[in-house]
Amino acid sequence: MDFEKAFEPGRIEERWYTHWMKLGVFTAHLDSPRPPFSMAIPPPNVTGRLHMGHALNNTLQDILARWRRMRGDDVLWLPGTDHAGIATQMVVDRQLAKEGTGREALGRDAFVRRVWQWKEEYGGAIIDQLKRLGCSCDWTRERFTMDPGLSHAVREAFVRLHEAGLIYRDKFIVNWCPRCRTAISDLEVIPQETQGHLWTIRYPLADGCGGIEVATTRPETMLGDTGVAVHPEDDRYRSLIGKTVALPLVGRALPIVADPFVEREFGTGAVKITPAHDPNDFEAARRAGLPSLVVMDEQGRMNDNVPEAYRGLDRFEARERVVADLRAQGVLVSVKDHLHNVGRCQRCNTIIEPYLSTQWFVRVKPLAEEAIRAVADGRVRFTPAHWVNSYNEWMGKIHDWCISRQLWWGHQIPAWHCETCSEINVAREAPAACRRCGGRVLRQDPDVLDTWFSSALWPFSTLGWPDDTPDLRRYYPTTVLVTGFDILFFWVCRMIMMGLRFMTVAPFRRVYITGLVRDAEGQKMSKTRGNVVDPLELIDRYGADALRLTLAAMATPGSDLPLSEERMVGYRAFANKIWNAARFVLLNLGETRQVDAPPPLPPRDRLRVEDRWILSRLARLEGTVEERLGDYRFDETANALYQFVWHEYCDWYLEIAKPHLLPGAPPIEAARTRAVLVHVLDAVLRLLHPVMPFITEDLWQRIPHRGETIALSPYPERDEAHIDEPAEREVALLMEIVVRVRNIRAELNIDPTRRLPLLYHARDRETAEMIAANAATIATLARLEGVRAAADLSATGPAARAVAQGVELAVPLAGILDLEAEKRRLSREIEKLAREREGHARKLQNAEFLGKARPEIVDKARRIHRELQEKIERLSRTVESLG
RNA sequence: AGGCGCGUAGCUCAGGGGGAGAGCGCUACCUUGACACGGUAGAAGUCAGCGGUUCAAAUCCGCUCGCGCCUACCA
Repeated sequence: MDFEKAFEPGRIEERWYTHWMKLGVFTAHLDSPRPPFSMAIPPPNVTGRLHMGHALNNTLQDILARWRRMRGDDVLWLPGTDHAGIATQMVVDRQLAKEGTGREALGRDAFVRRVWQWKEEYGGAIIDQLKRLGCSCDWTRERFTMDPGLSHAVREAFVRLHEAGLIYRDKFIVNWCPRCRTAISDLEVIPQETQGHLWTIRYPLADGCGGIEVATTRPETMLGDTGVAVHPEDDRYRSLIGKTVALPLVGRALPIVADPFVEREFGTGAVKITPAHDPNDFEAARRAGLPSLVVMDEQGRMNDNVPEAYRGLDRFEARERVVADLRAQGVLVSVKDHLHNVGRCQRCNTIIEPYLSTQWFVRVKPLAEEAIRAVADGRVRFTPAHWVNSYNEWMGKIHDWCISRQLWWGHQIPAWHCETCSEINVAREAPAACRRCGGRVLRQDPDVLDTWFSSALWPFSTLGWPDDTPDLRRYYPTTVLVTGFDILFFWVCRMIMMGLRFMTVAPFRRVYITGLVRDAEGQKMSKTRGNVVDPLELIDRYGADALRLTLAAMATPGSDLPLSEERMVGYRAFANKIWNAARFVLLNLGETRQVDAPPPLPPRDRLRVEDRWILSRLARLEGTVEERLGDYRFDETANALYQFVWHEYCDWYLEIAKPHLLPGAPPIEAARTRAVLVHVLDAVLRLLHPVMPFITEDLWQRIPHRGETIALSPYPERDEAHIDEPAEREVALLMEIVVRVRNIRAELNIDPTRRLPLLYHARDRETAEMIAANAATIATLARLEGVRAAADLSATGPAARAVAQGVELAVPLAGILDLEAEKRRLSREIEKLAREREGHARKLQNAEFLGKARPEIVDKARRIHRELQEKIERLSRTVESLG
């Protein structure tokens, strides 16, 4: 068997992934008698490359999927990608630009074909990257949001919502990106604190008697003003309400209206009303019955509704011109620096223009109400639970969702405009004739739907909805959704609303919200900072298993994950540690390797205490993993496994086992030891498999057995029969004795190769016999020449002394003992113990503690105090005897 | 402006009413037949501050300070 000294992840990963695919390990079984466990992947953008966020949430999902699969559940982890409207369109736009052409030149149909072509060619990249991570998705059910089936679902959902009056088309103020030339939703606008200006302008009253001053951060919008508003109870302006001002530069007459939305303290307390370019003004204008005037085109240039001097100017050029002209006319009262939030496009960072246009909307209130109830009554649970607050807050004050986008790539809105009578025909398929006038010239609405509209349907559209398919019946609702908080509102909220609406049941029972992967300094990863870590590079350097373990170990609910290279190095070392532990065990299996079953575990009465100890510890680990994973505590699961493998199995059990495998050891002892070693190794590999699938498969394949893959082997469960408290106590004592002796060695600078004698004195015979029975083990671990009982340790002459759980220890060091060093060592030890003792002593002197604390707490305090006391006394006597 | 979260060893973080923990780093020693991606031993903390509840607070409750994040229509 080739068994390299160091684990080399690159050599095995692809091989085992292919193996799993060949066996169909990841495919769900519709006809399985086992309970289903299902998850829908948060579909990454087709344009995407795997980033740390993906790596994290897909690692966690894969841990759940593999774990439940090994436990025997029928697991469906459904993968796929999102068509990502704007993002994808932009990628192809850029490509065309490079070729010296553009979307417009190509025309819509050719452009859309071109995007599909791009998708076929490059769209699969992220899928391959998920495979490299080891994701055990059911690839036979891979979906894309623009698949025919999903597109069908989108149309169906749209039509049904429209029929129910929950989708409408209206002229409304929306967030407009002049660069993307489309409307976007509120969520796609990123507010950014910006140092700007506040301009105060004087609008003269039409009757010539004075004027009113208004303040604005966007002076160019004044060209679209249709009124001025003041607070109805503002004494400064009360008398002006109802009067008219003349709009500077334009001359238009504007009425002064009263509206309580005006903040009297801000600016001058009077607001210019630009209904077509400001959401508040839009609402205020509606209330006051003021008209709207759009003064920009879709690229953010001033249109024909403004005086000739400004037409065609970009909005920022127009701003300068307007300000200059106002100043020239003497109506610019003041300019002040002003810090405020400016909305920018999530995609291209362009400053968003509120813009009046005709769009499609979802009336979300009724959907949100049910969605809030579903979370309130526990039909959907959040982990961590505090996210419910954010969820409720957002859902509570949600406003209508603008779902139309002026793009070409996406689901075109299933509405057909009649050229004859302008009737809008919303239908599942293109109608032959207008339902109102029978006209035959129909033109489909050019807009497409917000990408998140189709994503909102993902948990059921992927399973065949609106058809009543077996997949849908079996796997909906999904068990859990694992995703980042950044798309809580974009996606999670909307899925809950749509799931409840169309399936009556929420799309998942639990939402696990991951933290954010940050860099080692805790900074958010971003291209501009240049601190983005590429998970694929980490896989290349450290292996997918190490990356997964790192992410799992750091995934404490509710906190972000500062990813440091050092940490990864540590977990790669862990992979190497298991590798070598397995190497040791398997190379020691010798001739038994020929067989297709591992050596059977000997009956209990043939096991030694260390065997019963490690089996007991293993059983506890199995219980912990079961419980912690069930609570989505990936971090504690990972830590428990790490701790057990490294610090119990390797540090102690393997070391205790070694002498039994030596050539001269009794064969029966060797057989017993091998059996336990392999048994625990096998269990540990299976326990670790969900977290570290590749290395565990590779090692498990080297253990003799009949299974085809560890991925389908049963997950180890806690076996009560293996819990053995006496064995745990005994080994704890052995361990402490060994550590005491090693400490003496290290502190007194004794040659590590030198074999020392050890004398001990135990109070009771049972303990003494136990130590005697394990003398060889102790001797090996502590490098002793012998371990002997002594009735009285005070007569041994110069010796280093220690106490382990009440057992007195002496290492005779005639001739080599540095008395002063020993005194220093003991004194330090005594000081430490005394400090501990004081705490307990104080408690035990407190009558209220004795009276009110739970009895077992008091007993424990007594016991600890007594032990500390004894130890201190013994060590003190030793110090005295040293003079 | 509201809401949420965080402040524990040099660093990054677990823990969460009853003897302060891990990983990395650090110090000393060790190439011992699985592993130097290793071993052994060790040093290191007013658990942000102040008050309260309790027999007992790092842990629960208030307030303060510091740091993040999210939401919001102050032009």
